[in-house]
Amino acid sequence: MPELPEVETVKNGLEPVMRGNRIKSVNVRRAGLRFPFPENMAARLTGNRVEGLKRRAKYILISLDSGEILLVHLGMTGRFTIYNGETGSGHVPGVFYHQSDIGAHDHVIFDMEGGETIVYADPRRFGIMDLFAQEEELTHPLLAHLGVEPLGNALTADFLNEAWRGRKMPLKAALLDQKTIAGLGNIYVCEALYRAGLSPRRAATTITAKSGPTKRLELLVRMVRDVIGEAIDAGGSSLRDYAHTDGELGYFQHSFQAYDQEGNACAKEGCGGTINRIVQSGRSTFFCPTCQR
DNA sequence: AGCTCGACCTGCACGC
DNA sequence: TGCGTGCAGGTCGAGC
Repeated sequence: MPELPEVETVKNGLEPVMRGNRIKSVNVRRAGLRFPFPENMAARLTGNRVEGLKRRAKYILISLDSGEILLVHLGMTGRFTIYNGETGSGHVPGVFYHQSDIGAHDHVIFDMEGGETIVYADPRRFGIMDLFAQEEELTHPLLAHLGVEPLGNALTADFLNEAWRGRKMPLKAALLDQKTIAGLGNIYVCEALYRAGLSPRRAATTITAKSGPTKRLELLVRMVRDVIGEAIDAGGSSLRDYAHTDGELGYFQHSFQAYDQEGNACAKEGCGGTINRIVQSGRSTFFCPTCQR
Protein backbone atom coordinates (compact mmCIF):
# COMPACT_ATOMS: atom_id res chain seq x y z
CA MET A 1 0.00 0.00 0.00
CA PRO A 2 2.84 2.33 -0.35
CA GLU A 3 2.13 5.90 -1.24
CA LEU A 4 4.69 8.62 -0.77
CA PRO A 5 4.39 8.82 3.04
CA GLU A 6 4.84 5.06 3.33
CA VAL A 7 7.84 5.14 1.02
CA GLU A 8 9.37 7.92 3.13
CA THR A 9 8.74 5.83 6.23
CA VAL A 10 10.32 2.77 4.67
CA LYS A 11 13.36 4.78 3.60
CA ASN A 12 13.70 6.21 7.10
CA GLY A 13 13.42 2.73 8.59
CA LEU A 14 16.11 1.29 6.32
CA GLU A 15 18.48 4.17 6.82
CA PRO A 16 19.85 3.40 10.31
CA VAL A 17 20.39 -0.24 9.38
CA MET A 18 21.85 0.24 5.92
CA ARG A 19 23.86 3.45 5.96
CA GLY A 20 27.52 2.79 6.62
CA ASN A 21 26.83 -0.93 6.65
CA ARG A 22 28.28 -3.28 4.07
CA ILE A 23 26.30 -5.78 2.01
CA LYS A 24 27.75 -9.19 2.77
CA SER A 25 25.65 -11.19 0.34
CA VAL A 26 22.41 -10.97 -1.61
CA ASN A 27 20.04 -13.81 -2.37
CA VAL A 28 18.08 -12.98 -5.52
CA ARG A 29 15.33 -15.56 -5.73
CA ARG A 30 13.77 -14.81 -9.12
CA ALA A 31 14.62 -13.18 -12.41
CA GLY A 32 12.80 -9.93 -11.80
CA LEU A 33 9.68 -8.16 -10.64
CA ARG A 34 7.84 -5.79 -12.92
CA PHE A 35 11.00 -5.66 -15.04
CA PRO A 36 13.88 -8.14 -15.12
CA PHE A 37 16.51 -7.41 -12.50
CA PRO A 38 19.65 -5.74 -13.86
CA GLU A 39 22.50 -7.94 -15.06
CA ASN A 40 24.45 -9.56 -12.25
CA MET A 41 22.52 -7.68 -9.59
CA ALA A 42 23.69 -9.83 -6.69
CA ALA A 43 27.34 -9.57 -7.68
CA ARG A 44 27.12 -5.81 -8.23
CA LEU A 45 25.62 -5.33 -4.77
CA THR A 46 27.84 -7.71 -2.84
CA GLY A 47 30.70 -6.16 -0.89
CA ASN A 48 29.40 -2.62 -1.20
CA ARG A 49 29.09 -0.16 1.62
CA VAL A 50 25.84 1.80 1.60
CA GLU A 51 26.66 5.49 1.49
CA GLY A 52 23.17 6.93 1.77
CA LEU A 53 19.48 6.62 1.08
CA LYS A 54 17.02 9.09 -0.33
CA ARG A 55 13.53 9.20 -1.71
CA ARG A 56 12.41 10.68 -5.03
CA ALA A 57 8.65 10.48 -5.64
CA LYS A 58 7.84 6.88 -4.65
CA TYR A 59 11.31 5.61 -5.47
CA ILE A 60 14.01 4.80 -2.92
CA LEU A 61 17.59 5.45 -4.08
CA ILE A 62 20.32 3.61 -2.22
CA SER A 63 23.80 4.81 -3.12
CA LEU A 64 26.72 2.41 -2.93
CA ASP A 65 30.46 2.95 -2.70
CA SER A 66 30.85 1.24 -6.09
CA GLY A 67 29.41 4.44 -7.56
CA GLU A 68 26.12 2.80 -8.43
CA ILE A 69 22.64 3.49 -7.13
CA LEU A 70 20.16 0.76 -6.25
CA LEU A 71 16.73 2.01 -7.26
CA VAL A 72 13.72 0.44 -5.54
CA HIS A 73 10.01 0.95 -6.13
CA LEU A 74 7.57 -0.91 -3.89
CA GLY A 75 4.80 -1.14 -6.48
CA MET A 76 1.51 -1.99 -4.79
CA THR A 77 2.57 -4.67 -2.35
CA GLY A 78 6.32 -4.36 -1.88
CA ARG A 79 7.65 -4.32 1.69
CA PHE A 80 10.94 -4.47 3.53
CA THR A 81 11.40 -6.31 6.78
CA ILE A 82 14.51 -6.02 8.92
CA TYR A 83 15.62 -9.02 10.98
CA ASN A 84 18.56 -9.72 13.19
CA GLY A 85 21.05 -12.26 11.99
CA GLU A 86 22.31 -14.98 14.28
CA THR A 87 25.17 -12.85 15.49
CA GLY A 88 23.87 -9.43 14.65
CA SER A 89 23.19 -6.42 16.78
CA GLY A 90 20.51 -5.26 14.43
CA HIS A 91 17.39 -3.26 14.54
CA VAL A 92 14.88 -5.68 16.00
CA PRO A 93 16.06 -7.49 19.09
CA GLY A 94 15.43 -11.19 19.01
CA VAL A 95 13.74 -11.44 15.64
CA PHE A 96 15.77 -13.67 13.36
CA TYR A 97 15.28 -14.85 9.81
CA HIS A 98 16.35 -18.35 8.95
CA GLN A 99 16.55 -20.29 5.71
CA SER A 100 13.30 -22.02 6.71
CA ASP A 101 11.54 -18.66 7.06
CA ILE A 102 11.89 -17.75 3.39
CA GLY A 103 8.38 -17.23 2.06
CA ALA A 104 7.03 -17.56 -1.46
CA HIS A 105 7.09 -13.78 -1.92
CA ASP A 106 10.48 -13.08 -0.41
CA HIS A 107 12.25 -12.16 -3.62
CA VAL A 108 15.47 -10.42 -2.58
CA ILE A 109 17.30 -11.02 0.71
CA PHE A 110 20.18 -8.79 1.80
CA ASP A 111 22.59 -10.04 4.45
CA MET A 112 24.49 -7.16 6.00
CA GLU A 113 27.89 -7.29 7.61
CA GLY A 114 26.40 -5.90 10.81
CA GLY A 115 24.42 -9.13 11.09
CA GLU A 116 21.05 -7.84 9.93
CA THR A 117 18.95 -9.49 7.27
CA ILE A 118 16.80 -7.21 5.10
CA VAL A 119 14.05 -8.97 3.18
CA TYR A 120 12.18 -7.53 0.21
CA ALA A 121 8.81 -9.26 -0.27
CA ASP A 122 6.26 -8.38 -2.94
CA PRO A 123 3.28 -10.68 -3.65
CA ARG A 124 2.03 -8.89 -6.75
CA ARG A 125 5.53 -8.21 -8.05
CA PHE A 126 4.70 -4.73 -9.34
CA GLY A 127 7.84 -3.49 -7.64
CA ILE A 128 11.03 -2.46 -9.40
CA MET A 129 14.74 -2.81 -8.70
CA ASP A 130 17.43 -1.37 -10.93
CA LEU A 131 21.11 -0.48 -10.69
CA PHE A 132 22.75 2.39 -12.52
CA ALA A 133 25.72 4.75 -12.27
CA GLN A 134 25.23 7.75 -9.98
CA GLU A 135 25.77 10.12 -12.91
CA GLU A 136 22.61 8.75 -14.52
CA GLU A 137 20.31 9.78 -11.72
CA LEU A 138 18.78 12.63 -13.68
CA THR A 139 18.62 10.81 -17.00
CA HIS A 140 17.39 7.41 -15.88
CA PRO A 141 14.20 6.69 -17.83
CA LEU A 142 12.15 6.10 -14.68
CA LEU A 143 13.35 9.30 -12.99
CA ALA A 144 13.98 11.80 -15.77
CA HIS A 145 10.37 12.80 -16.36
CA LEU A 146 9.16 13.04 -12.80
CA GLY A 147 7.52 16.29 -11.77
CA VAL A 148 7.97 18.32 -8.60
CA GLU A 149 7.97 16.89 -5.09
CA PRO A 150 4.69 17.53 -3.25
CA LEU A 151 6.58 18.87 -0.22
CA GLY A 152 9.28 20.68 -2.17
CA ASN A 153 9.57 24.41 -2.79
CA ALA A 154 8.77 23.92 -6.47
CA LEU A 155 5.17 22.94 -5.78
CA THR A 156 3.42 26.28 -5.76
CA ALA A 157 0.05 27.56 -6.92
CA ASP A 158 1.89 29.49 -9.63
CA PHE A 159 3.50 26.31 -10.90
CA LEU A 160 0.19 24.44 -11.14
CA ASN A 161 -1.50 27.48 -12.62
CA GLU A 162 0.92 27.22 -15.54
CA ALA A 163 0.94 23.43 -15.72
CA TRP A 164 -2.83 23.08 -15.72
CA ARG A 165 -3.82 26.00 -17.93
CA GLY A 166 -5.94 24.60 -20.72
CA ARG A 167 -5.86 21.07 -19.30
CA LYS A 168 -9.31 19.53 -19.51
CA MET A 169 -8.19 16.47 -17.59
CA PRO A 170 -10.17 16.02 -14.36
CA LEU A 171 -8.44 17.24 -11.20
CA LYS A 172 -8.19 13.67 -9.96
CA ALA A 173 -6.16 12.58 -13.00
CA ALA A 174 -4.14 15.81 -13.05
CA LEU A 175 -3.00 15.29 -9.46
CA LEU A 176 -2.08 11.68 -10.17
CA ASP A 177 0.01 12.63 -13.20
CA GLN A 178 3.58 11.94 -12.07
CA LYS A 179 5.03 14.21 -14.74
CA THR A 180 3.53 17.24 -13.00
CA ILE A 181 3.59 16.35 -9.30
CA ALA A 182 5.63 13.23 -8.54
CA GLY A 183 4.52 10.99 -5.73
CA LEU A 184 0.82 11.55 -5.17
CA GLY A 185 -1.29 8.39 -5.15
CA ASN A 186 -4.96 7.52 -5.13
CA ILE A 187 -5.56 7.85 -1.40
CA TYR A 188 -3.97 11.22 -0.79
CA VAL A 189 -5.39 12.72 -3.95
CA CYS A 190 -8.88 11.81 -2.72
CA GLU A 191 -8.10 13.25 0.69
CA ALA A 192 -6.59 16.49 -0.63
CA LEU A 193 -9.54 17.16 -2.96
CA TYR A 194 -11.93 16.42 -0.12
CA ARG A 195 -10.21 18.86 2.19
CA ALA A 196 -10.07 21.51 -0.52
CA GLY A 197 -13.78 21.08 -1.30
CA LEU A 198 -13.03 20.49 -4.98
CA SER A 199 -14.78 17.94 -7.16
CA PRO A 200 -12.45 15.28 -8.55
CA ARG A 201 -14.40 15.56 -11.82
CA ARG A 202 -13.76 19.25 -12.34
CA ALA A 203 -11.43 20.00 -15.25
CA ALA A 204 -8.02 21.09 -13.97
CA THR A 205 -8.01 24.22 -16.11
CA THR A 206 -11.09 25.58 -14.33
CA ILE A 207 -9.11 26.44 -11.22
CA THR A 208 -6.43 28.29 -13.19
CA ALA A 209 -6.51 31.86 -14.47
CA LYS A 210 -4.37 33.96 -16.79
CA SER A 211 -4.01 36.61 -14.13
CA GLY A 212 -2.62 34.10 -11.60
CA PRO A 213 -3.68 31.20 -9.43
CA THR A 214 -7.22 31.18 -8.08
CA LYS A 215 -8.02 30.94 -4.37
CA ARG A 216 -9.24 27.40 -5.04
CA LEU A 217 -5.90 26.41 -6.50
CA GLU A 218 -4.00 27.99 -3.62
CA LEU A 219 -6.16 26.08 -1.16
CA LEU A 220 -5.60 22.83 -3.03
CA VAL A 221 -1.82 23.24 -2.91
CA ARG A 222 -2.03 23.86 0.82
CA MET A 223 -4.19 20.76 1.34
CA VAL A 224 -1.83 18.56 -0.68
CA ARG A 225 1.07 19.64 1.50
CA ASP A 226 -0.94 19.26 4.68
CA VAL A 227 -2.26 15.78 4.00
CA ILE A 228 1.10 14.40 2.86
CA GLY A 229 2.94 16.09 5.71
CA GLU A 230 0.55 14.72 8.32
CA ALA A 231 0.82 11.21 6.90
CA ILE A 232 4.62 11.35 7.02
CA ASP A 233 4.45 12.48 10.64
CA ALA A 234 2.10 9.59 11.42
CA GLY A 235 4.48 7.19 9.67
CA GLY A 236 7.38 8.49 11.70
CA SER A 237 5.61 7.76 14.95
CA SER A 238 4.35 4.34 13.84
CA LEU A 239 7.87 3.45 12.67
CA ARG A 240 9.09 3.82 16.24
CA ASP A 241 6.30 1.52 17.42
CA TYR A 242 6.95 -1.07 14.76
CA ALA A 243 10.63 -1.16 15.49
CA HIS A 244 9.88 -2.65 18.88
CA THR A 245 7.52 -5.38 17.67
CA ASP A 246 8.80 -6.65 14.36
CA GLY A 247 10.92 -5.28 11.59
CA GLU A 248 8.20 -4.65 9.09
CA LEU A 249 8.26 -1.24 7.52
CA GLY A 250 5.82 0.83 5.62
CA TYR A 251 2.37 -0.09 6.80
CA PHE A 252 0.59 2.13 9.26
CA GLN A 253 -2.98 3.07 10.03
CA HIS A 254 -4.40 6.36 8.91
CA SER A 255 -7.80 7.80 9.45
CA PHE A 256 -9.16 8.79 6.09
CA GLN A 257 -12.08 11.16 5.71
CA ALA A 258 -12.92 10.33 2.11
CA TYR A 259 -10.89 7.35 0.89
CA ASP A 260 -12.74 4.06 1.39
CA GLN A 261 -15.59 5.85 3.20
CA GLU A 262 -18.36 5.11 0.67
CA GLY A 263 -21.79 5.52 2.24
CA ASN A 264 -20.49 7.27 5.33
CA ALA A 265 -21.70 10.72 6.31
CA CYS A 266 -19.45 13.56 5.19
CA ALA A 267 -17.41 14.65 8.20
CA LYS A 268 -17.51 18.33 7.34
CA GLU A 269 -19.41 20.52 9.73
CA GLY A 270 -22.92 21.23 8.46
CA CYS A 271 -22.49 19.42 5.12
CA GLY A 272 -24.87 16.52 5.63
CA GLY A 273 -23.72 14.83 2.43
CA THR A 274 -22.63 11.24 1.87
CA ILE A 275 -19.31 9.99 0.54
CA ASN A 276 -19.74 8.49 -2.94
CA ARG A 277 -17.53 6.16 -4.92
CA ILE A 278 -17.04 6.67 -8.63
CA VAL A 279 -14.52 5.30 -11.11
CA GLN A 280 -12.15 7.65 -12.92
CA SER A 281 -9.44 6.40 -15.28
CA GLY A 282 -10.22 2.93 -14.01
CA ARG A 283 -9.60 3.74 -10.37
CA SER A 284 -11.86 4.40 -7.41
CA THR A 285 -12.49 7.97 -6.40
CA PHE A 286 -14.17 8.75 -3.09
CA PHE A 287 -15.72 12.18 -2.61
CA CYS A 288 -18.64 14.12 -1.21
CA PRO A 289 -20.76 15.51 -4.08
CA THR A 290 -22.45 17.90 -1.67
CA CYS A 291 -19.43 19.92 -0.55
CA GLN A 292 -16.90 19.14 -3.29
CA ARG A 293 -17.62 21.40 -6.24
C1' DA B 1 -0.72 16.47 -27.82
C1' DG B 2 -3.89 15.01 -24.45
C1' DC B 3 -6.16 11.57 -22.48
C1' DT B 4 -8.06 6.82 -21.33
C1' DC B 5 -7.41 2.20 -20.77
C1' DG B 6 -5.22 -2.38 -20.76
C1' DA B 7 -1.60 -4.95 -18.96
C1' DC B 8 1.37 -6.60 -15.46
C1' DC B 9 0.39 -10.13 -10.80
C1' DT B 10 -1.56 -12.26 -6.44
C1' DG B 11 -4.68 -12.28 -2.61
C1' DC B 12 -8.77 -11.26 -0.39
C1' DA B 13 -13.68 -10.25 0.51
C1' DC B 14 -17.96 -11.01 -1.11
C1' DG B 15 -22.29 -13.38 -2.86
C1' DC B 16 -24.40 -17.51 -4.45
C1' DT C 1 -16.88 -25.45 1.47
C1' DG C 2 -16.22 -24.04 -3.03
C1' DC C 3 -16.33 -21.15 -6.96
C1' DG C 4 -16.74 -17.07 -9.63
C1' DT C 5 -16.37 -12.03 -9.57
C1' DG C 6 -14.53 -7.77 -8.57
C1' DC C 7 -11.39 -5.12 -6.23
C1' DA C 8 -6.67 -3.40 -4.40
C1' DG C 9 -2.31 1.81 -2.30
C1' DG C 10 1.33 1.98 -9.21
C1' DT C 11 2.78 3.17 -13.68
C1' DC C 12 4.24 2.20 -18.44
C1' DG C 13 2.92 2.32 -23.02
C1' DA C 14 -0.52 1.30 -26.74
C1' DG C 15 -4.13 3.33 -29.04
C1' DC C 16 -7.82 6.53 -29.73
